[in-house]
Amino acid sequence: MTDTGLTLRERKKLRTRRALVEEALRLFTERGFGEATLDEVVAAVEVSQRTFFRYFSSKEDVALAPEKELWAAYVAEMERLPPPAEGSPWPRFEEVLFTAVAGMADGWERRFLVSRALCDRTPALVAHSLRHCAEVTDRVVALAGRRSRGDELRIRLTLELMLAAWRWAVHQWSAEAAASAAAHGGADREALYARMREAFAALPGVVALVTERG
Amino acid sequence: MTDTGLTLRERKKLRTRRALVEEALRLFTERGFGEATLDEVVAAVEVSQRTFFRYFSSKEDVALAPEKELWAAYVAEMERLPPPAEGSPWPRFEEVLFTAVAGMADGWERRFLVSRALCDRTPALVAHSLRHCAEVTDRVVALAGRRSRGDELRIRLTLELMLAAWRWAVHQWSAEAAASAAAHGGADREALYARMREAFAALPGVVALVTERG
DNA sequence: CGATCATATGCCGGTGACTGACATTTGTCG
DNA sequence: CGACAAATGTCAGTCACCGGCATATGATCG
Repeated sequence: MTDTGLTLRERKKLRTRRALVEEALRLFTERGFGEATLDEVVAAVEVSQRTFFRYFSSKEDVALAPEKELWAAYVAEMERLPPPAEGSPWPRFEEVLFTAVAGMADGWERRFLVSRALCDRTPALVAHSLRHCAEVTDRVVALAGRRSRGDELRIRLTLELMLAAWRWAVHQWSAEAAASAAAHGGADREALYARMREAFAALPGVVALVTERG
Repeated sequence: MTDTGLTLRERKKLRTRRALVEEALRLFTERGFGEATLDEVVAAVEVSQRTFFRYFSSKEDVALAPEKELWAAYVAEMERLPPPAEGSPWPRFEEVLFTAVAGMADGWERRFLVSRALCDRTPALVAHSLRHCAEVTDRVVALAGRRSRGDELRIRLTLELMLAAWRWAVHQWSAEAAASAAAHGGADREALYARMREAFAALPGVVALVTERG
């Protein structure tokens, strides 16, 4: 699981990148995203500002690193998915999401949770988070549309519906973790799964509200 | 329809605000959102930068003014909606959106279209647009949740589904307008309605993809 | 009509995110 | 070890944005 088979250079880069994320999350959480300055972050990691911007495209970018990691895994999973049987409904977006979460490295849930907490009190982060999610959506729709031609709209709507459920699940999970933070560590991947199942279970119920039109 | 009944001060303020939006949209479109500078905008309107920031909270804010206008109308419409009959499904989010669009001032569709075109080639604007949409979602869910207690998740999912359809409709409309821009003016509210109907008609079809689970 | 007051605006200086150009260090590999 | 490439640092500059304070300009009332 560790960085075996990597050249020294690559190991160093990985270390720097991780240190930047770690320190950024710590400082942003301690002093607030808007208050903490980038200079403080790079000073803590002993790296120049210029270097920071070679790793991350913006201050927001580093704060959302855990989230981007997840979506990268999600898209990767999507891309190497075998074509589904003809006529069967297109990929279960939700299942792929479970897979992606399950595949994340150890300790990811902690960083992700911190990032989410930050997001909840920082409008600028919400904006960037949603945009990235939208970009992922576009890519996945393009992928899916390649198979089921002419169905892009339905596919997009289905995916966005699932993503809305995902966001709700994460939000609940985050709130729950914050509440029980005093008790134990708080970040629990199983708890996230539970929330996801709960949210996805509500999807068919949406049908009722959509179709019941008097 | 004009600004009758307004004090001179208020009329002046309205003029300045409109001029700022108009000039901003023009300059951003001409030279690009990232390239055009705020100084150019305020110079064109002959206003100080400080004044600009008393009207708009950011560079992005002014570029998305038409969209914010619409969502403000949407929320306002929602707030003064009579409580629906007991047991009936909660508000038709889509119908309220039609109403809101219909209620916009003359020439709004032109500004909105320009703003959308800008959005399509400016990631920073996408981010802000999505965030604002999310904030509106939160407010509406809070409103709706007040009546149908315990159903917040289903309401939220339904609303977000509708919003996804709305975004698709707008995107199609924008593309269509861009294509036919050479021919005539391009901005046509009826065409937008058509796209909205088309998108909303696809909503029940999403059900199929969600419930068909093998 | 003019005095007075509230509000809108302008000016100034500062901060902090981000960038391009160029010099310097540091792994890599023959 | 020596040459090459990749990573990092330095520096100066741009631009969005904000607080504080002075100024101007409608509103209001005697």
